[in-house]
Amino acid sequence: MNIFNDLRNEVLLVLEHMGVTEPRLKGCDVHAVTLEAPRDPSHGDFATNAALVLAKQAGMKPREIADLLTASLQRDNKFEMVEIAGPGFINLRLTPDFWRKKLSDILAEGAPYGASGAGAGRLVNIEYVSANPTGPMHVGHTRGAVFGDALANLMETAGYDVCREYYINDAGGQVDVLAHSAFLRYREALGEVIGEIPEGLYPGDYLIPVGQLLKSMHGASLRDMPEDTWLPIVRDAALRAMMALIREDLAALGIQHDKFYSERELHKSGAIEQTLARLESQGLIYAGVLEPPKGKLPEDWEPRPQTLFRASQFGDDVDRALKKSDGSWTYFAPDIAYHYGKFQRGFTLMIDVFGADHGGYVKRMTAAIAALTGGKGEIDVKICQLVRLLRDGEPVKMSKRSGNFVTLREVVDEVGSDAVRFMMLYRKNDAPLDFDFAKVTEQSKDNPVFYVQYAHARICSVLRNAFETFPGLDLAILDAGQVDLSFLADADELALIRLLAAWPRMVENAAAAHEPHRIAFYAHDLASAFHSLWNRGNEDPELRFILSGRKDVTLARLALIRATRGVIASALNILGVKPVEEMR
RNA sequence: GCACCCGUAGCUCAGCUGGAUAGAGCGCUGCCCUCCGAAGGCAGAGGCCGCAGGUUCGAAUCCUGCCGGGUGCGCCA
Repeated sequence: MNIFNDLRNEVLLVLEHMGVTEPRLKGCDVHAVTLEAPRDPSHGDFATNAALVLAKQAGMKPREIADLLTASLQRDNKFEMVEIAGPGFINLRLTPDFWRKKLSDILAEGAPYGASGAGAGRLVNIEYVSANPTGPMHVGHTRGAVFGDALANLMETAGYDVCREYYINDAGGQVDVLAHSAFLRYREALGEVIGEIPEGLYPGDYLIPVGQLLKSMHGASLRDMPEDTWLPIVRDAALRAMMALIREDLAALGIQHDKFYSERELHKSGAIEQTLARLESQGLIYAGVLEPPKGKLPEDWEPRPQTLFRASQFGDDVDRALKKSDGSWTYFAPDIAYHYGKFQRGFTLMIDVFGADHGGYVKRMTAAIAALTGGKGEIDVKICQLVRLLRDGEPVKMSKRSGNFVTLREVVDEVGSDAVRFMMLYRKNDAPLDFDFAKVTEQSKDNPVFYVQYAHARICSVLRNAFETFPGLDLAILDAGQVDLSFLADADELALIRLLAAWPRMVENAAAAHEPHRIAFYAHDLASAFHSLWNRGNEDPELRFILSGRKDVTLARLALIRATRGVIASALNILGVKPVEEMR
């Protein structure tokens, strides 16, 4: 129930009827006809550009169409006002009764209100986090993790069939480094003095338990094996331990993936060869030599023949290497196979959530998907820009050396999952973000997390108080439509209903745009509208939600704020933030 | 040198995929609690939407070219 769609359809229907008597309007393309809420409320609740858009193709003046359309719409008694404005907009205002009915519908629908079938069950694969399994997650991973998770929630709410996926990079060189690092810890566990961890290995303490585990499982037996025997054993043990660590970190943020996809398994499956054979058959693979990169030339650069993919035929800047000069795969080749595999699993829409350093990846993967699926597969790579950590306004220094980075866990433990999640989502993904430890825990309106939570808690507080004023009050009658809503007559009360009525469209649009931050801003707007209404009760006691002498009026107002609470809760749930009933 | 992202109030940022007179928070000025949570609210001041062209009924939004900032740029993932 998206009110914008509903009303737009009504306008289109009226236009169709008009076509019967006005041949010039018959068969016009109406896709550009929109129905939106004007910025200025004095222009009404909605405005349509129909007359402006159709004027040219119908060969009529906008005004002419607007007159006809207005005359027809005026016959519908749910419109309180239909008028032509500006260059040919038609402004519509619905009656207060219509809005009260809307509120009643919202309450009747309950918690699912805002959920939508717009996604039509389309299979969507959202790949996010995919941090290298070489250690605990650091703060740099946090934004992408939260973004991907909220986007998944959002798209599920909008009716998509979402798979939350994690690609485990367990086949690259870094997992061998991990294995060697763990092996060192194993020798340490056996009693050797290992001293300083050599440069190039992972120095973090988190590998110490892995060394101990290896000792308890294998005793000293690994030590005397040749490397190519112990390495797979140590590697697999370390990988399992690292993935367990990562899952714990994600759990602290309330994140759980549906599928963990192993790159190593992909290699074993033969999918890479199959996928590349497919490209080969399309004539998109050749042996060639790439131009040296412009700008800073790598020290050891020399031209070498490689197996290349004709990415430039599909919008990329240059062709991309699939094999290294030694004949092994580049990271790109298995990635292509992995994504093509997603398509074969039925995901016609694939969303990858990556960090800022993967910007160069977008074009080549888009090109590969276009080539392999003939345009049937759609990929959207969401790049999350950097997060700058601030403490008391000063940037937090992070050194890459000696594992001295801020971990995801440290941040979550300090400020809580809710604050982390909300702040990470209160910004477009493609804009850099400042994260100030002091601000996100502050209890004031400067802190949007608090502000929205506070609105929810305040409403809960009013509902609790209502029970004291009217003992035995049964809130179920609010949802059952047994309350006379005609007591809601104040302009701000009706404005709040309109904002609530916009929620389903908000969900649909944000989902279609893959932009969860819109939900965070909407929640903030809604909280603001509520706080404002609350405070009017300070100036005029007649506008308070609870009027001890007027149970009928009170019930109507409780209905309004109860619906508001429900929508705030829904928005917070999409963001993965817990709506709290009390602030302490 | 090339690609991608960003440029909107003094600061931090929204702007519903092209709509009407440009929006919020912070900061500044002045107000509102014997009263449901003032942990909040109201009002005011503050803008060539980086610059210049173009597309059209209409541009902060789309296109082109500049300027400024960020990120990345052979076989690392």
